[in-house]
Amino acid sequence: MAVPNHLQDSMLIHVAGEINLIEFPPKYAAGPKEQVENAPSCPNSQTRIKDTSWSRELADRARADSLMMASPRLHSRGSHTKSKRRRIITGVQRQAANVRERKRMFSLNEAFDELRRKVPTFAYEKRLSRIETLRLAIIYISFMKDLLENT
DNA sequence: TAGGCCATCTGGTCCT
DNA sequence: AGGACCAGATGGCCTA
Repeated sequence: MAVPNHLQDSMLIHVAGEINLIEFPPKYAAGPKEQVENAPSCPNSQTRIKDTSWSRELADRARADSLMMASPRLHSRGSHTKSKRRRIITGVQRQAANVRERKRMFSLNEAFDELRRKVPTFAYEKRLSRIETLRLAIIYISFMKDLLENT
């Protein structure tokens, strides 16, 4: 559904005002170009990996082992459920699960990126966080709904 | 330096 | 049985 430009502008101000994103910190006065360049370019996890996950895994597993007994969640969750079956998982299976989880999170982030593109923002606004994106989308949808009903 | 955001790992649970 | 999903924990990066 195409929205006329003049409507987009007023809508943007309306929506931004509602979500309180229209407060411009002084740093944003620098100009769109600089802000775009300074903005995190890609939320994609793969670009942020510094150390290999496999090297971290060993350290993390050791840490997890030591923390296992201290974690309240690991005790509370599942302790009252019917299933007591504990899955024995090999190192290879754990790695495969990690890879699947990374892929899952990657596709989740792709969806967030797509949603970011659909939601109106000022060009020089810093990149929306995931929670901001969701909240803005909610407001945007209800705004469009109102618009539709009142025209 | 604290707080926000995010990526990643991990184990539990749900679902096929 | 195994993949998907979820949520807690952790650590890194960035900004005010």
